[in-house]
Amino acid sequence: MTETIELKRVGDGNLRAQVYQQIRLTIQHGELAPGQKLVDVDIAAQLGISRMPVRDALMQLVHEGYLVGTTRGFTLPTLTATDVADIFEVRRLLEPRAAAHAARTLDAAGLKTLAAALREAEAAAAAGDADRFFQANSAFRNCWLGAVENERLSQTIARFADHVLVVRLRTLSHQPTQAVIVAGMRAIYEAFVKRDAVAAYDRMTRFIQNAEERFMKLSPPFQDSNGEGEGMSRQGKA
Amino acid sequence: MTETIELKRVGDGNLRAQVYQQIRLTIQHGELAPGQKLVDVDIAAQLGISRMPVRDALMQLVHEGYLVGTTRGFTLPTLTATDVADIFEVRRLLEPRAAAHAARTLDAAGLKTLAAALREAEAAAAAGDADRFFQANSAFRNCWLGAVENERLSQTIARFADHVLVVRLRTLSHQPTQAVIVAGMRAIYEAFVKRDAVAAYDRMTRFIQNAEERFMKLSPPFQDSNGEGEGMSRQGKA
DNA sequence: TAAGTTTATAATGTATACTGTTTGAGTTCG
DNA sequence: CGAACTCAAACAGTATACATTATAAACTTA
Repeated sequence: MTETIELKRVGDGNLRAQVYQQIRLTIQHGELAPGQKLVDVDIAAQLGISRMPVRDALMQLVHEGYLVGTTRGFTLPTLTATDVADIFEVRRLLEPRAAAHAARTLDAAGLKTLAAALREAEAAAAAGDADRFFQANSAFRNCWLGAVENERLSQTIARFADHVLVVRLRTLSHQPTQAVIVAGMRAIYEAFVKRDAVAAYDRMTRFIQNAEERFMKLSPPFQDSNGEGEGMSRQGKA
Repeated sequence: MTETIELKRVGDGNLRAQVYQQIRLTIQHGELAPGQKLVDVDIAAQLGISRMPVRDALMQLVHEGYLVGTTRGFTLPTLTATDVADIFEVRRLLEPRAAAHAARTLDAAGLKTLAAALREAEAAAAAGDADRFFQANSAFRNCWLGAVENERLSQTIARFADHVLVVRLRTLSHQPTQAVIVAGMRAIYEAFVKRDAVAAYDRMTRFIQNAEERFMKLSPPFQDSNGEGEGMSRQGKA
């Protein structure tokens, strides 16, 4: 058991930051089984370092909502329908405004990156490649979010988006949903190209609404046909 | 030399949580000099525990934006004008909606608490007691925020509000500002009493705008690039 | 005297060891 | 056959010791 997730140190600064980055990327890429537990001593042994930096990184991820810390190892949170609704409410409040910012501040290079991500998403949707679609989606979002000059705004958005992203990989394999999302991305992209902040605001609003609607309709944990018997355990909040 | 801040352990759970709570309260109460540095080993010695729980608490506070961690001790962040503007932008997006929520969900006990905090704020303003005014303000905010059923929303708001609160103690000694704030609190309170979500939304919007305006106008460190230069700042009273 | 360089120190970063608590399996008793 | 108790393993919490690094002070030199 315990197929150890592959982790390698990325050259940034101190060990804690490296480990944090690695684990977060692992989570964002969906390379972590829902019930899998992350144990500091195991990860430390795999990386050839001590427990402490790993423990620090795990606790930071807990504070940011990426993980939950139980008495028996760290693991992914299982979001309830209420959790997802709460997250989407915050996103609805923040992302349209941020998109309006990006419409003003995106430069040519950013627009080019967005165009590439959009094409990639379309190609992935056409090919039915959910994982590739997922990646293109993240690239698109990270790009325009990076152009937002209010760092606290963009970081808050990124965090909340990541939280639902954890569970989202499964819903993104639904092809009609992919079509809806691609259409929304294109609409937003065109608003960016025109530097139309109002259009960006409105289209992002619609985009989030659509995303939430699709999400709630398709998410397996909430109307589960899969006999995993997971239940709706409310885990650590705070 | 550096007068050590008084810290005592509060009986919650593990040591890290206790220390975290204590330091956060110390920050929120403004009992921390702007340049004062928090050193884990000192606090640990004062509490009679080891470095690690203190270090964990300090790092958590850094992750949440309450502190900044340098290589030479943890200290309060010095917010630039841009920082403050960014924080207020996020608050403008979140708090009106949260107030609308609270207008629906506040119960009689909550309204009573709000009324008491409001009276306290008025009394403090009349007496010119900035510290008491500050406390009443926090009590008011914590009360209605506690009624918001979206935990992530309320926690995000609380965090960002705390960030500017750190610097705000100075501006709150300005009596005309106190009058403006009290008027805003009363307007919001009345919307809560009437359970009028729309009015709560609108009045909270105005309240935040006023708060930001006053904040930027009065804060000494920020008079850099933004040449305001209008004659409405009645600074002569005090 | 002022600027640049060195050194000392104070603080965090990291490692290892120990403790306490929870969990789950195995066993015994009803 | 099932429920409760015991015990051992596993993992987070805490403590102490060592390493590293950046800052500030001291010192040298032009």
